[in-house]
This record gives sequence, C-alpha cells and structure tokens, in this order.
Amino acid sequence: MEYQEAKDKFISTWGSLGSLWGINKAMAQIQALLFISTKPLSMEDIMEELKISRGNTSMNLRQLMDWGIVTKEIIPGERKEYFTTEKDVQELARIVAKERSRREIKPVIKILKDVSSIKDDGTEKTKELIKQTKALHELTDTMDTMINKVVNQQQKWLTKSLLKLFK
Amino acid sequence: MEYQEAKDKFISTWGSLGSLWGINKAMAQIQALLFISTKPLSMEDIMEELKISRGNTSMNLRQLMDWGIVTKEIIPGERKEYFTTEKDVQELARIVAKERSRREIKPVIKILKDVSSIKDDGTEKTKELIKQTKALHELTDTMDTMINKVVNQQQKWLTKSLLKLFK
DNA sequence: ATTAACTTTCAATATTTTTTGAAAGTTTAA
DNA sequence: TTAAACTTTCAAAAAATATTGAAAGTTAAT
Repeated sequence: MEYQEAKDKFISTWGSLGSLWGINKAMAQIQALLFISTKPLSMEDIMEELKISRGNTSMNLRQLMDWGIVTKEIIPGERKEYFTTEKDVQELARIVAKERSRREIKPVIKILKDVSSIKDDGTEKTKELIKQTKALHELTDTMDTMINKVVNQQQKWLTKSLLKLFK
Repeated sequence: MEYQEAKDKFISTWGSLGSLWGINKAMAQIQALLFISTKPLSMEDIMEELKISRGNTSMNLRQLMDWGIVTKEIIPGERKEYFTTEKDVQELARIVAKERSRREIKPVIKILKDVSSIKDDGTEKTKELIKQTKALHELTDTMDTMINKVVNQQQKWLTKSLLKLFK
C-alpha cells in the first residue's frame, strides 16, 4: 500500500468512526488529517485535501476547537490561520471521554436519578420503573466514573496494570 | 413526578441516548419500554405506547433480536408474539459492549493495523502516518481488549452464580 | 383447503442532519 | 481609510436516515 492510499484509507475510516465518539464525519476527517500532518494546515489546505466547502471547514474547525482537540496556530508573517490537533493519543482519549461525559452522560445520569426517585405508590409498574431505572442509574454512574478515572489518572500505568491483571 | 411522566421521560431520554450505544431512536425506545414493563408486550402494545407504525416496530424488534437484547416470548394459547428484553443491566452492558466491538471496533483496528504497516519510504510524512496510526492502533486495541476481558470476567462470574443456583 | 390473525417487506414519504456558497463580517497592511 | 485577504454566518439545497402503510407473506385453527 502506497502512502496516498494509506492516508485516504485512514482519513475515511476515522471519519466514519466519528459516530463512535459522538462527532460528525467532516469533523472527524479534519481531525484525522491534522493528526497525521507534519505541519499546521490552513483552511485552504483542509478544504482542498478533503474536498469540502469553506463554510463546512470553518464550522467544523470551530467545533473541534470547542472540544479542545484542535488549536489555532499563528504563524508569524502569515495572514492565514493555521490549525493543529493534539498529537498524543492518550491526551486525545482523555479529552474525548471528558467531553462526552459532560455533554451526554452526566445529563442522562441526572434524569435517571430523578426518574428513579419518584414516589413509590405501591403499584407493581411503579416498583418496576423505580427498580430498573435505579439499576441503570447505578451502572451508568459507575461506568462514567470508571472511564474518567482510567483516562484521567496516570493513564499509562493504569492501562498497563489492568491489562496484566486480565491477561 | 407521576408515574406516567417519569415513564415518558425515561423512554425519551433513553431513546435519544441510543446514539451513544450505536442504535437508532425507535430501537432504543422499544428497548426502554420493554425494560420497565412488568410483562411481555405484543407488537400492538408497543405500537400504541410509542405511537409508531407496525413496520417500524417490526423492523426495530428484529434488530433488537439480532443484537441479542430482545427475545420473542411465546405465550401458550396466544396467537400474537410477545417480546421481552434482558432485564439485568450488567448482562445488557456485556451484550452491547461485545456487539459494538464486533461490528465497529474490530474492523477499524484491522484497518489501523494495515495502514500503520505500510513500508517506510523514509519521507517525513510517511514516518508521521506510521507513527500516529500505530499509536491509535495500540490505544484502540488496548481499549477493546480491556472491554472484552471485563466482559469475560463478568461472564465467569455469571456462570458461577448460575452454577450455585443449580447445586 | 380456506380463512382469519398476525408479521414482514419495501417503495414511497417524511424527517433530520450535513453541506454548500455567497453575502456579511473582521483584520491587517499600506 | 481603503482595500485586499481572510473567516464566519446562515438560508437554501443535498444527502442521509428513519418512518409509514399497504400488499405480500406466514401461521394456525377450523
């Protein structure tokens, strides 16, 4: 496999995987492109490489910056803005986990808590609703806490140790 | 909060969370409805509760069965088919993790492996592509392995509990 | 073998999400 | 201050995805 083929394959695969970590295709592809680039890229560069419009590029770069995954790079003497992404995969995982937790998981946990806290009126269906949403609340909360602990704290050490434990 | 309000809130929240575990809204809502139901439900029941069409219900039930989350229940003397979902949240988590790994993560890991294995032609850009996709491959593979091992542990634990029951 | 009860399929339709492109906005150099 | 270089915004268009409903298919009872 040639460089260009491998690059295209990586970008399109990573793009379609976007849904797995909660972002859209263009956003994921821009990140992928920056991730394997040896230097910061301009909006023009990105538009051309991915064959997407200026507006699309601008909006998705903003979102990536909101996520904290991409940063604007000012190159002295240059008028254009340049962009880079976080290059360390562990740090990337940390950011993604944290943002997803904040944006999606935490709000759901709150609702599960509210729903599981309704007054028990003694009926079977109410008992079931309380029981099941409580179980879901506990599971979701545990998972969320675990994931954040794993990615936040001394990641490398934890990952290695956990792997050994399970081998 | 009344039972009905809590129930509706749970179903719509769980439905919109579907994207988090890779299924569509109707599918997630059907599962949510079954999850808090005290008895198996027929297609008619589901259509009526969620206000969705027969076709939609049928297709999404099939998908839930493909995932292994929902099972058909035959009620003696009844012509209709009835459906139930796995009620244990741990088992549910296990199934979802396993299916997502199989459907989405494993194929990506393979591509990352292929891409990171291209021949190093000595250029800076090729070196960067190899380095970065290799890092991503390792991270993804580690995460996937961890999840699978956790799942196996859970299964072992489950098996043990079941064995105890039959002793 | 016929019919009634029920489920599945799938082309058409509706909805949601993404993308475009051009006008409006901003910044910097002269 | 003007104008060129660049970025953002957002209404409209396109693309992707989900939903409908009715015809076709299946099953079970008589």
